[in-house]
Amino acid sequence: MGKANSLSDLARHLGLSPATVSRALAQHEAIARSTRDRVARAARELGYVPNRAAQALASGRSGFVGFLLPLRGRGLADPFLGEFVSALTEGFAAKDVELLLSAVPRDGSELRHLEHLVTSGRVDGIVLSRIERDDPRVALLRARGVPFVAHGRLGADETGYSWLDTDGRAAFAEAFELLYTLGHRRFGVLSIDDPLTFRALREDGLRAAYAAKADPGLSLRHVSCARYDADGRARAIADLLAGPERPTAILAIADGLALDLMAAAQAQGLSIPQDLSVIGFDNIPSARHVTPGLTTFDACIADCATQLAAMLLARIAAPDAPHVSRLLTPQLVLRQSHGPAPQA
Amino acid sequence: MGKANSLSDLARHLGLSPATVSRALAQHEAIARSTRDRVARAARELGYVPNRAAQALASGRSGFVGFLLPLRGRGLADPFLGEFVSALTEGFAAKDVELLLSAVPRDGSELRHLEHLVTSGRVDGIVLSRIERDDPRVALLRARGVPFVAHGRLGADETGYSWLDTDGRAAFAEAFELLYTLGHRRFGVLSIDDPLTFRALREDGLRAAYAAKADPGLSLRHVSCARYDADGRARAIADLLAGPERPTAILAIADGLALDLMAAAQAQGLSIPQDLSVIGFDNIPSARHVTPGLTTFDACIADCATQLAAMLLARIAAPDAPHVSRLLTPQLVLRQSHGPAPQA
DNA sequence: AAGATTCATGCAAGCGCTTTAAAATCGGGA
DNA sequence: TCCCGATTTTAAAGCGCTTGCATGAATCTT
Repeated sequence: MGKANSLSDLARHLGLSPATVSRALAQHEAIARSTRDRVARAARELGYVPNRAAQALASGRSGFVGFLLPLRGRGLADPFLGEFVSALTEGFAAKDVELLLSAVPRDGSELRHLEHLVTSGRVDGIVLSRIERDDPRVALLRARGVPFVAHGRLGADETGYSWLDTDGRAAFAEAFELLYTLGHRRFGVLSIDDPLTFRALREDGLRAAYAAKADPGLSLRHVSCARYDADGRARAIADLLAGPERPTAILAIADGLALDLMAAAQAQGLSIPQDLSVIGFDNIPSARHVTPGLTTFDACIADCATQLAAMLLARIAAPDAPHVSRLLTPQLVLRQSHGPAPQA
Repeated sequence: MGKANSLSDLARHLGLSPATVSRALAQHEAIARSTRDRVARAARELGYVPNRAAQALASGRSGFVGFLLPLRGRGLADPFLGEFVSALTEGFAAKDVELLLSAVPRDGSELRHLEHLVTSGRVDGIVLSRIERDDPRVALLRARGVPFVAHGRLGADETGYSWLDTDGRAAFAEAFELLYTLGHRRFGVLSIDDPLTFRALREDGLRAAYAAKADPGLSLRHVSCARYDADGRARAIADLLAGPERPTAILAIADGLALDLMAAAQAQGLSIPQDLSVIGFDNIPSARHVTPGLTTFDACIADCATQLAAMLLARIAAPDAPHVSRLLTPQLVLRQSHGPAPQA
């Protein structure tokens, strides 16, 4: 059993032309089924594996899909990155497409890097995450006609591109309702300064539910901090917990903040949930391990990634098909960090 | 300002031949510096970006490096995967190399997949992680002459390939010493069944330190469980904690196990560290968040990944250079899960 | 001033595949 | 028997780049 290192080796071995072999391997209808089988068997026996670069050059499709790594705020890595890229990769694997991870160079612009990535032909499509308000990356890819899917949405504009998001608005409204029902009236939000849309949507959900009560006894204290600034975060948390009029129920925009908040509250002698209820968002592993367990929404990252992969594959296959968008409802995971409002 | 979509466009624009332009862009010494600059400027102005597939086909180098995603034990994702691939990607980015994530198809063999990956020319090198005893992937890549680096080592064979590992042997010896000094005499190890070498090395370290004491008052209870079997794990932990002669100090092969162990111990009324000391390995984020905080070794995954990236780039650049190996000493992170042995 | 050396650039042949358009083959009705 | 349409296969032209070798210009020897 020899080795076939190229299509023409294989073709010669079979007494066929390279053209036929190429089509046979690609399961073209035009090639007789019997020939297709014969070619497939020979390829297997001779250990023939097509050269991806040659395929890409000739066909114009690279067989890769790109994902831009979020620029790391040095140290604070996204706790879900592993799960996300894992699920993405698996989602693409079925169609023999691979995920290309690309990091924006230290000093470079993310937008330029993205443009470079697509014009170099390295990828057939892009997965975009951490979408900001009016994200320029979306605009770029749209203008260039590059297939892409967004994990999150633009805020203002929800059509003309394919996106998938978890419904943070509904989630925060739900959390508010739960706490309101438990008797809480003094609320707090712990948020971040980023222009990321998920932040605004979650805050919106809370505010809308809050406003809908039209309850004069309600109050809402809102603080936010820069995402990667430990000091700023500590200050924000201190502000949130300061004074006798401090909130009895706090929603944190993300679990990381919620955990820091819990630690700070406990350090200043508050018990959770007796004195303070806390609800987060994401359900990171630590949420289960802290004491008390953090009540939070499950972001089901792996599901999102799997669906995003399928959506992108569909777009690549049919770039002119209408755009799809999906809104997933995150499930509230009830643990021990929330409870009835303390008696005044 | 027109657009140059191919090398020959650019060459025509400059009044040079494609060959010269190609060499100029690659900073060949043979091309006059002035020409190189002129070409570089024109490329920038015309927005020229080389086609990666064409480069790969012509040069035989793809500009990609592969990483096989660990087969997911459905649900239990590697908590460090995100950090690891992030740091790898960044490490490669400097040399304009990108990381290709590849998942073994559900029903396929990992080895065949790896072979396919390298013979398809998609990657110039491979990063291997979770090395097993006599890992066949190492043998395959060695035989094929594909540049690769291993995160971990084979156990028996530590030469003839490039690896980087954290010294689990030394770490577990150190942990033993610490606990011995604190008065502990009844020890336990909570381990896994995998043939992964890091497991054996850590156990070795403990056993060697244990044996070196030659202390007849010492005892060691060893239990292990399948990696992804929740029931088996619970049973193993129950065994470890059973009876009045149960260990007063337990080393867990990984933090995930340590956390489960702590929860189980606390559930059965033991206090940590008063009744039981626990030390883990990895320093996952949750280790900081549990109560009491878990004393553990920091695996400094990001550092490992950065160094692995550099090592692999070096191997690709000089495939015949001698192999390098690095043994990093993990730092013990002292938290509250260990303490003096309880008075008998 | 002619040959020997550098230095800078160009020619042309591929890399291994896909794909358009055209050719060969075949069965069967007239 | 011959021709037609349907079916199956092939020839050949790239895809956009790299690179070994050759060439021409410029500099240096003696």
